[in-house]
Amino acid sequence: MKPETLNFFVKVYEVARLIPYGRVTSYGAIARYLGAVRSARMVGYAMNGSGGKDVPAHRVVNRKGLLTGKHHFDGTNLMQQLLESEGIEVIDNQIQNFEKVFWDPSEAL
DNA sequence: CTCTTGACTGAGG
DNA sequence: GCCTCAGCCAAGA
Repeated sequence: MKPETLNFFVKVYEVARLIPYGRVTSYGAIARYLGAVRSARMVGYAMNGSGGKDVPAHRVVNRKGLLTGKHHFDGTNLMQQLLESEGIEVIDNQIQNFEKVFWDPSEAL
């Protein structure tokens, strides 16, 4: 694995930790913020190794606000419960009022 | 080395 | 708004 790749993974974790309570963002938004627009999938892949770390992976969803990565959590509805406990309404794997809870890393600068 | 598999996205119909 | 297709790129078989 190349050093740049490791650096990329680390950055993904750092950005994920910056997500405010009760807010969410998308894989693409993080990728764009890191200058890797074409590597949104790698962001998701990186989250795959976020277990055991202080990374709120449940706050990262795809661009539609869909909880596509819920299967990577322990239970089938753990991710949804975590989001709801933060005041985010989730119905059938779909975040409600997605535009309102969406947090763009680029805007946080 | 080649082929498959995705926690993705944007464009086109 | 939904569906399909095509880029994308790292990891594993």
